[in-house]
Amino acid sequence: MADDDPLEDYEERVSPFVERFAADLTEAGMQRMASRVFACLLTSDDGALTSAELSERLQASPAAISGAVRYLSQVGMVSRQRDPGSRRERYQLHHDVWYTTLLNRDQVLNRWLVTLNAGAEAIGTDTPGGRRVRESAEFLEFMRKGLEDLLKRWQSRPP
Amino acid sequence: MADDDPLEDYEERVSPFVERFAADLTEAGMQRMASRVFACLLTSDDGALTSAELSERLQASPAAISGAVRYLSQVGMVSRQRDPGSRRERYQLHHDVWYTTLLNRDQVLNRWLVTLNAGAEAIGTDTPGGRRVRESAEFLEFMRKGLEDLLKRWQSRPP
DNA sequence: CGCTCATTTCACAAATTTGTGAAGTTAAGG
DNA sequence: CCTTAACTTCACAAATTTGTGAAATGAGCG
Repeated sequence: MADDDPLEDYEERVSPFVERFAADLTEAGMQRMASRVFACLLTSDDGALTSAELSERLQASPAAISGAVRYLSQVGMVSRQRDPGSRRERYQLHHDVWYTTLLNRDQVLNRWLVTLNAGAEAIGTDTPGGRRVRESAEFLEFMRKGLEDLLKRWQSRPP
Repeated sequence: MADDDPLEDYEERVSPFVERFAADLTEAGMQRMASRVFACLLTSDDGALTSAELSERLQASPAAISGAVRYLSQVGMVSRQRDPGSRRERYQLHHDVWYTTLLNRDQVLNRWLVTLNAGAEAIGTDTPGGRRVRESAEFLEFMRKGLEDLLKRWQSRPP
């Protein structure tokens, strides 16, 4: 039998998932509150909630929500919208959050590649260490390109 | 003109790369000292150094090195070897560090998938939130599989 | 033009992470 | 066995991160 009270329903069925998935994300390096906010948005009807709603569901202060959203906004996972004629803000998951997030991953890889290639140069590829650094760059470039292709393939996948 | 003193050479040419790449890794979520140790090993002749060598190059205490190596060993990036007849231990980068590290990444993705699929079930795919969670899992499964294929392709690449 | 409410910023306390020196452990070498 | 070198563990101090309440900001509404 389904539960009719939305908040109670959240606590019983949704919250366990939110907290567990947030833990997964945190373990992988994301800030704790940002992980919780992201996971919570993921489970919402429109992929969007107000600060007050997040605050209630996550039992966290508005300040904490604000900080988390600022971070998620900076890394392009969430956009802030204003219901016209309201002073409430809605924090909306980017439509293709996962897709765009992995695109960002690609950029991170690119920074690594710059560092590695410059490093190989500085150390000198006439040394074993320099060569290992160069080979690392080659492997990561292979993966970066592959990731890029994968993302393209996802975009043009049959519906 | 090349520098003949190994340590001086390290400080001038190698250390800047080690510190910068370690910073890249740390930013991506790896422990700071573990990042430094990993980057340092990457630049070494054999991909292996003793605790004393790491300690000197990184200007860190043996205790810090020990902790970092324990972590790197746990996540399978470094193996500890014993030169027979010596009481020194060598911390050796796994031959295909990058490859195996990305394989681990695959495992992380798998954990996420378990969480997401269980979550979709619990929330109910008759709700928008549940569906969004399910779709997240589908996307990540696509990427996981693609990553797996990519790694296979790397292994069987022409030399 | 204020008034008011939603959000942000700030200062701070709590919790966590990080690295160190010192003591402890283990194993090679006499 | 006993010494000693090499690493690990432990207890703690420093630094960083995290989240809170309270004050400040600013956008809509009258």
